[in-house]
Order: sequence, then C-alpha cells, then structure tokens
Amino acid sequence: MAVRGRQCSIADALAVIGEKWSLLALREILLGERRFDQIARNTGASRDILATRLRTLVDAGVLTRRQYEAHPPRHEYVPTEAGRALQPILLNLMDWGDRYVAEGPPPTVWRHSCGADLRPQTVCAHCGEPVTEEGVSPVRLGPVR
Amino acid sequence: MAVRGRQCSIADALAVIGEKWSLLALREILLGERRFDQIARNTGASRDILATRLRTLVDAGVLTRRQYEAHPPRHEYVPTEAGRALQPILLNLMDWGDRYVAEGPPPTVWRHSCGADLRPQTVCAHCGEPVTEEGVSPVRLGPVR
DNA sequence: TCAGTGGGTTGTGAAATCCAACTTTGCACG
DNA sequence: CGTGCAAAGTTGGATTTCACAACCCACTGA
Repeated sequence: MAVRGRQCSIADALAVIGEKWSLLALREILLGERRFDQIARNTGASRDILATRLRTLVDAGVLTRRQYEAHPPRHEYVPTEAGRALQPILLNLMDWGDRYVAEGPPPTVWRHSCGADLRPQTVCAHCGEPVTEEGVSPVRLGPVR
Repeated sequence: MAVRGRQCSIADALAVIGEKWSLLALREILLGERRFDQIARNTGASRDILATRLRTLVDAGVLTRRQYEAHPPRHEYVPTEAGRALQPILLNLMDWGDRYVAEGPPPTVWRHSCGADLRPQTVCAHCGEPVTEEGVSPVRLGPVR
C-alpha cells in the first residue's frame, strides 16, 4: 500500500486508521457516541478534519453512515465488524498508555463480562500463552520496495 | 495530555507513538534493525522526519540510543521495556490489517515459541476469555475537557 | 419571528512533511 | 596523498496537511 518501505499489513492498517484523530474518533464511536457533534467535542478534533476522517473510515469499511432521521436528514456512525475488531487494539493501547505514559491512576476503567476489571493481554490463539517480544519470531517478512 | 477532548490513556499513548512513521520505525527496530539508514530504507520515511521521531521515542522512554562505535561515533536504537511492550500491539495491528485491509496472503508471518504460526488474540487477563466489543463495558470514563 | 440543533463546508494562516542535497568523521584503497 | 565510501544525521525549499473560526442549510420549538 505504501509506495516505499516494507510491504506489511501494519502499514496497510495504519493507512486506514493511522492518521491523526482516526483512533480517537473510533474510541468514541465504540463508547457509543455516534453523532458528529459529540464525536468532535469528545475527541477535540476540528470539524473539518473529523469529517474527512469519518469519510475515510466509511470508505474503508470500518464504519457505516446511517440515516437515523429523514426530516431534517441526520446521520450517525456505526462500527462494522472491522470497526468492532479494533476494540481489542484500543484496549491494548489504553493499557500501554496507562503503564508507560500517563501519570496517576487510569482515567478510564473497563469491566469484562466475567466481572473483573479488564486487564487486556495478548496471547497466542493456539497455545494460550502470553505473547512477549522474546516469544515470537518472524518466519516470513514482506519485501522492502 | 491532549488540550481538549476526553482525558484518556489512548490519547496519551497516541501522543507518543501515534505520529506518522513512529510505529513503522518501531516495527523495524523490534524486527532487529537498529541502524538509522536501515530503518529509513525499510520504512520509507524521509530521513529528517525519522530523526525527529526517533528523538521523540527516545525522550519518551520507548527507545534508547546507544553508541556502538566510538571512532567515528555511531549509534543504534534499542527498545526499552516500554518499547518491547508494544510488540503485542503491533502484532494485533498486523492481524487486523491482514484480515480487513490487505489483499492476498499475509506478507509477514510470525511464529510463536509454542511452534504454531502466531494468531494474536486479546483476552481478559483475569478469566482468559477473548475480549470482544460486546464483552466489555466502561466502568469509569475520563472527563471531556 | 427568532434562537437553537445537527451535520457538515469554506477560507485563511500556521505547522508538518517530503525530497534532494549537503555535512561530518572516519576507514580503505591505490 | 587523493578518491571513494559509509553512517548518521542536518539544511533549504516546495508541497501538503491541519487548525480555527465562520458560515450554510434544513428543520424544530417557543
């Protein structure tokens, strides 16, 4: 996707959700905010940039734009399956921010359906063991263009 | 951290690693590339921007810059614990890109120490069940400033 | 009639990015 | 000695993106 650099799905993913404000907009939408004004307020993004980002996300199939009122026409943004699949990534990012960037107690806390406060952990789907930097190695790498 | 918008560790995390090229540089460094020229080539980032990003990441404690040769002075970039903790996030991002963005087979494949090709999965550290959008809910939210 | 709401678009100026070329410190070769 | 090469950036100038406030349109409710 990127013209130069390694061919890699991380780059592909970032081409869709890596621009400024995209992930914060997604955060709000996954929190249940679906209206443009509310997303703008809660992210702090300027309205013009936010409009562009939401269009990109809709075009990429991460969100859909749904009319919820005909007169006057009003729209809301709803996550697709691809959008919902970003929830774990956002939670991991939040956890990383809590641990290594933010000072003080976590501003946001999530609960898992099991009843515990959520601490997200990435595991190998095959064996269930946590994924660490030492425990993984690349088998095949994309070529550098 | 952000001036406006919801106080949130996702925003804090993105302030450190959310700028263009940061995560791709991290990808290369976690792949073992530690030299400026090589990181520049493999990401496709222009050298001036890359230099600024690496400085930011060093200042944030995600990388350290280590002299590996005195005459002439040469430096390499090594991930800190915070940097290594981003590996799971990058793998999740890659998986998302493989599934929802890239066409064709995954360009990069990782192997877990258990022997299987890695499919990363985010679980609740308490109960071990996979984290899905429906299975989590916010208990406390950061205020919107 | 007049203010308010939702969902944007427009204009303008500031900031970030891109690209190519250049710099610095040294080594190796002929 | 002079030339070439490498690593790790820095510099200048053009281009692109972003930020901010203002505006627009279609309604609603008082």
